[in-house]
Amino acid sequence: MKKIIDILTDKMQQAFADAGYDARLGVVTVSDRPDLCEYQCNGALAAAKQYRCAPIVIAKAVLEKLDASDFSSVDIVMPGFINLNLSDGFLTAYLEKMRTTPDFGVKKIGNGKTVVVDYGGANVAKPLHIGHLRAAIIGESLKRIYRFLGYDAIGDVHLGDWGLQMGLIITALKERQPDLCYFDPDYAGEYPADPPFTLSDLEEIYPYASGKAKQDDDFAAQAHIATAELQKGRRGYRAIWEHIMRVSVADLRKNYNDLDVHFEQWLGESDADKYIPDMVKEIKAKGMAVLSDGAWVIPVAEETDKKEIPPCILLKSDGSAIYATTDLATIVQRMQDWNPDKILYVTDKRQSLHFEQVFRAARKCALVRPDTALEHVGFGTMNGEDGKPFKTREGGVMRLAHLIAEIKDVVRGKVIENQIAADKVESTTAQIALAALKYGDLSNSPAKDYIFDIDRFSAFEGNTGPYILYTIVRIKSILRKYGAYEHLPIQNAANAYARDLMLSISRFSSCVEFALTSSAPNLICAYVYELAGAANKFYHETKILSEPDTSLKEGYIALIALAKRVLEASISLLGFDAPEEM
RNA sequence: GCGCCUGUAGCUCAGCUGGAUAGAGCAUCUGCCUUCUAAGCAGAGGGCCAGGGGUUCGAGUCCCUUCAGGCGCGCCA
Repeated sequence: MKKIIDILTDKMQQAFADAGYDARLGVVTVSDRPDLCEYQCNGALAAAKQYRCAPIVIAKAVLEKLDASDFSSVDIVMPGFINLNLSDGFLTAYLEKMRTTPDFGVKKIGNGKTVVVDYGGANVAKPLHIGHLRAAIIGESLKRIYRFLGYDAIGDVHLGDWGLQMGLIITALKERQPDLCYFDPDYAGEYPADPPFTLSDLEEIYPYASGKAKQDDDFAAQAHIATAELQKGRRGYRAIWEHIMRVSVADLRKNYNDLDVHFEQWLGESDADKYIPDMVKEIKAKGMAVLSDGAWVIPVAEETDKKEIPPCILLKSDGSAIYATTDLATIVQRMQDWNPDKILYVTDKRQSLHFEQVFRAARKCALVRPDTALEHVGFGTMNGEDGKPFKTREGGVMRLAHLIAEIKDVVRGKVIENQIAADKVESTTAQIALAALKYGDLSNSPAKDYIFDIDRFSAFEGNTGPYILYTIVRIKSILRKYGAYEHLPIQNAANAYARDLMLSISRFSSCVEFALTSSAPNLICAYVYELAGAANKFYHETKILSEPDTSLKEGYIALIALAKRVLEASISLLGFDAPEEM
């Protein structure tokens, strides 16, 4: 199903061509003056210079050729704007087709292509904290958008389970419990099935080890050695590593689940390990790597660079892997297993240079097909009210679980106040809190740092997730009272509010497509807010259930039912959903 | 030092390939619940789009420059 904007652009471009002008000038856009018209074309203005002719003359010539059958009015306004309003018949038929076509007839531009979305990045042995929040929320949304538009989207959590952090934990553990059999190089027996630590032990050990390594060079050196030995397959370390994974991953799964974030693949840096030797051999054989200060590196600088791009380190001087190595090997694994057309990395934007290096190296060494797209969606930092990186009131790192609990506490009071059935209070509270959190994050441009103000996220007036949910809940309430409505067709707009709502609904597909090509879920937030606003205005100005004219009433119901479905589809792309009551 | 990002209302942010009067929310002030959920709706005030040049019929948007802030620059991730 074509987008309205494309239908109009096609007509207008035909008219430009028929009038003897460049067809590309006939681009139609949503009007930025809704008081004047619904859609506009500024092509005549752009054409003026090219054809040395007053824009108004061009506009008039184009208008003569325009197939105006789907418009209620086409006006030319000085100096040469072409203002368009849709006919009732066209708009109504378009919405009726949306209503009766699966997924509202959006064009499946993915066409079965495969995209890998890498958006977890959680480190094992560390609790999820708010630093992981943006990757999870933005990545999940992007994945859903890709999938909705016809891509085979594979989400991979890509756990941080293989780097120096593991060596740090092993070293700290050895310091505390040196007698454990895991540290005895001569030990040949079975290792115990139960881990020598609990989850909370782990969560305490990592910050300790990380801090100690910064002050204690000897400790840091031991950690590096332990990392290298783990990667070489030392039995005891491998056994500890497996304990860490089991304890930690179970907890991570639960946390992501609470966020309604779901990965198709639970792979990590460690899974790329087995691809490293062959990959390194191949890259060396191709002559793409050179020795530099004892390390093997892949030069990736290009002539056109404005600054010097340092080479991509393939192997450290001690022979062990570094994050670029595992990232490259992960590309090998993904190409081998899924042959994706695109790989999307959702990480902190501070890693952009790293990904630039890795992408260049991957291309240079032909680890990907020439037409495989590699994209880094870098997001900004979440700062506290003071504009500095977010901390708890005590100054520590805020755990995700605590954050969610705080928001829930505020929501719960409001839910109880609205006399929601007792057995629904917790689930409703969770849904609303998640909507508040995700919408609050996603409504910002991904690349920008933003202020994370817990009080603002817990208040629900205005442009917030709960506002969107509230809109849906009110519509649901009416539909429940009305009864069966699924068969009712869309009717011509009965008033200006209905028309605005119809126009908003009709823009759904172009908005989703735009969000995908821009890798920007905030565009969906902007759309859903506009749509919810139109729905609330219509709701406020129109008495729906008490409307005496049956036919009119059926039209109202059909319209709000479609609005509800589009709202639900939109928030599903953002990664949350609406309760029945709130 | 070099490079990247950011600078829009008191605060937090939009602004889609340059277009007609720069938009929301919060906060402040004013109306609207005997009627479908007031977590809502309607309205008011609030702006030299960081400063300065340029390109263009036309610039928040493109180019240059200055200032301010953030971040990054080979063996951490």
